[in-house]
Amino acid sequence: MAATARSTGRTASRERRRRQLIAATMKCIARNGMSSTSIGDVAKEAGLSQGIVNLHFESKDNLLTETLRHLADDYKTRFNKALEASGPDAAGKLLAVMELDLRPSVIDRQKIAVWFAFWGEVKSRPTYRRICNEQDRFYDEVVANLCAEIIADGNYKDVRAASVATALTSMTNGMWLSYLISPRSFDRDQARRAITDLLRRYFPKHYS
Amino acid sequence: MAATARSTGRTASRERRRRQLIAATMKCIARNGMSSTSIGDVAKEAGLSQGIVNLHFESKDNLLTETLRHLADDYKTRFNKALEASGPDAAGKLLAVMELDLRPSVIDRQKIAVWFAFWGEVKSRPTYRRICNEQDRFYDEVVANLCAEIIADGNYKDVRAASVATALTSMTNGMWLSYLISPRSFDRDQARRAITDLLRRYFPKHYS
Amino acid sequence: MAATARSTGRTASRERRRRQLIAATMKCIARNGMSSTSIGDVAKEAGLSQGIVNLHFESKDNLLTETLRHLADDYKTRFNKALEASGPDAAGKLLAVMELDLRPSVIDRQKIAVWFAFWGEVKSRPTYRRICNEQDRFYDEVVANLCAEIIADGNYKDVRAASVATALTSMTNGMWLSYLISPRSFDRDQARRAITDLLRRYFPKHYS
Amino acid sequence: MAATARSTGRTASRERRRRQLIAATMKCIARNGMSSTSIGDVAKEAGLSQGIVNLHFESKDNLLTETLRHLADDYKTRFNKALEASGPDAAGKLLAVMELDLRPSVIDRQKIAVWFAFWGEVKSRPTYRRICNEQDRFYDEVVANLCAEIIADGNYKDVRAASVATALTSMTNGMWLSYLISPRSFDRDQARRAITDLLRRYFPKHYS
DNA sequence: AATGAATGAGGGTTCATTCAT
DNA sequence: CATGAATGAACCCTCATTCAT
Repeated sequence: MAATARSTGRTASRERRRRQLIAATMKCIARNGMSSTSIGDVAKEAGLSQGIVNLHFESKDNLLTETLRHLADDYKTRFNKALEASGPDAAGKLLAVMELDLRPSVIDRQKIAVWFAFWGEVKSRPTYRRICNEQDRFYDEVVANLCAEIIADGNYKDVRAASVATALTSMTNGMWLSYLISPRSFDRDQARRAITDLLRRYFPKHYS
Repeated sequence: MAATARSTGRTASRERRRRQLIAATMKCIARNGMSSTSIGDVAKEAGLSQGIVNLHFESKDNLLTETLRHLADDYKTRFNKALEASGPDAAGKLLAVMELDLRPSVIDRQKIAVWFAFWGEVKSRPTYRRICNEQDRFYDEVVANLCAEIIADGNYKDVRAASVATALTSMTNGMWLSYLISPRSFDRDQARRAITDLLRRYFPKHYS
Repeated sequence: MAATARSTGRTASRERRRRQLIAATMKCIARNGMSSTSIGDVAKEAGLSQGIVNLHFESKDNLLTETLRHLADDYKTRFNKALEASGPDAAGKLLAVMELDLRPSVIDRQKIAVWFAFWGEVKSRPTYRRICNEQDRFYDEVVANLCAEIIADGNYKDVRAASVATALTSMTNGMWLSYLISPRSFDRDQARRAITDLLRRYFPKHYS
Repeated sequence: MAATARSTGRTASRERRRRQLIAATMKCIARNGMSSTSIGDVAKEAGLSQGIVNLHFESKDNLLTETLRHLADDYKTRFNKALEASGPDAAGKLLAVMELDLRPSVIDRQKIAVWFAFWGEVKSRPTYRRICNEQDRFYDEVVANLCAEIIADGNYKDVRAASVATALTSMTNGMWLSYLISPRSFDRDQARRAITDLLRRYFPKHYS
């Protein structure tokens, strides 16, 4: 049994530890906030010893950066999966992408808190900004392209792709903030309706 | 007059120092991030001595809370002014309110950074959450009421007030994030167009 | 009225303030302990402003030294009064002196606490030591002389004056400690009996 | 042997460090007084770094409490040893116990200073009071019981156990104060004589 | 790979002292 | 004489990092 657990060898073990520590980091940030999260807390949360973080990440800075990267990668993975899972038509894809941001696995109290914790430091941390930027650009581009495609397909002459795309991409982030600030009164269904209503209004032929 | 303005009268002086320290706090948070902002930095930024913050705010916690409150009050003041300045009709008011969030004095790099810095701690700080919550509720309600009024006035039978309001209030926060993450590529005009396009689409009779 | 209050003029006023501050100091030390007594506390206790102590005593050190001196003077005054009030015979004087240390005005919770607070610093503060020393010497000498006188008077051949005097002077300080540590269970009558029993045993002819 | 003594075994090491720090604390308190003893001083005295105290005691308060407890335990240990080492008869035991308080290892300049330093804070620190109280109660009870036993054994009809016990227990503390205040002029032999004279006077059959 | 004792810099806070009013 | 805002050193404590085991 022990042999099986370890069978993946050194490298895998290392990677597993890193993931474990990143998970602990997210828990701590969500629970105590970024400025109250110490390396010691993270280690305790992971059930390991003081020195472990520096052993695996060399520095706290590094751990945080890797945590953000993990968060972004995780999102991107789900994003691509949602795209693939939704058939070939642009309208379906766009809806899938928008709904992703309201899925419980994404608009999860802990994850949202961590996102905002990092955004809170973006201005003073170029590294964080770069990571966030990259993700945003990708996200915006996909949405803008899908909108353009739908417009072309539906021949919506009076719809500006940029406007719809901006509205859509902005909205979900704003919804995350609502959820962060008042999780009780946040209404996921109304949020979904706001999105679909908007899509219907701009692209009536595609979203009956 | 000048004498009055400069008057070092006891109470006036106190309030002025507090404001001065809050301004310094915002600068520091915007420049270095919340978790790297020390009381010493704030004092230095204000050109005063170490002990000054505890003298006027009793604790760092207090200073931060007051800073957030100041930020919220400042916003609310501008908000009310925008409402008053925009004539009696709901359509004009709604537009004014939406455009407020894109005015340079509001979507200012420093202020936005500070907003996000506080939002980053909202999950773990009930006091912050309460302040943000209060402001959000007020904002949402005003927008929702204006939408309802416009709908009634224009007899827009197929428009759900809640959906438009949600879309509008969410959008601006999302735009702030875009601006925070990539201030260079943020396009204020496009943002404004996204908003007006949306208003036009939902309420064509009111926004020609 | 105000004129009357001030009628004693500058010097008297100054002395009154000093006494007021010393009284406040004793209260603070008794309540919070020497190491938690700040100049600010003292000023607040006296209902005056921050700077007042340095104005009247120049430094905290000075205030404390003066407080100790006041305590010692106060004791010495009572001591001399007790001596004078008790008739001409040595036996009466000795009893009076011993009973003084158990009088409520002397073995008072606050005063005792302050005595011990200063004794706690005696080792590291030569000034305090000198003041305490002086008082002790005086006290010991008077008691020793009275004992010698009684011995001569009663022709107690087998009583060493030094031994009785040492026993007597040591006892009362020890009793103060008992009182300090467990004021509830301290029994003033038993303490008095211990003293009178001892006097009777050494000097049976004088203390029937 | 040497290896065992030096053994850096985890748990042993921890206890040793604590003892080392407590010893340093006593030195500092004796040298500089309680109110001038900082955590930094203690660490320096121990030849270790700033953070060491909080690492091993969590807080300064804790360190001080543990120091007092150590002092009390140390005394109690010597007390019990003195009792055991002095044969079965009450008279011998009582003498042993009284003389303990004058032994150089007990009436040591440093220890006495530390005792008084803590007594100086007793009024404002319930925890200190409890520890001192406990020790005092134990001490008083033992002395009172021994006196009662001797009285019964010697049939001393006119001796009140409570009076002798009170006199004896009070005396030694008062002697400690004399020693603290004027170590030069303190005469250990005279102190011993005062005690034995008193014992002889009350219990002539037992202390020839 | 993992531990946890130890370090020492830096944090928030307290406070004796100064000084303009 | 009296105030109280302001200072800045020193305090206790936290924590990222190092390192012997």
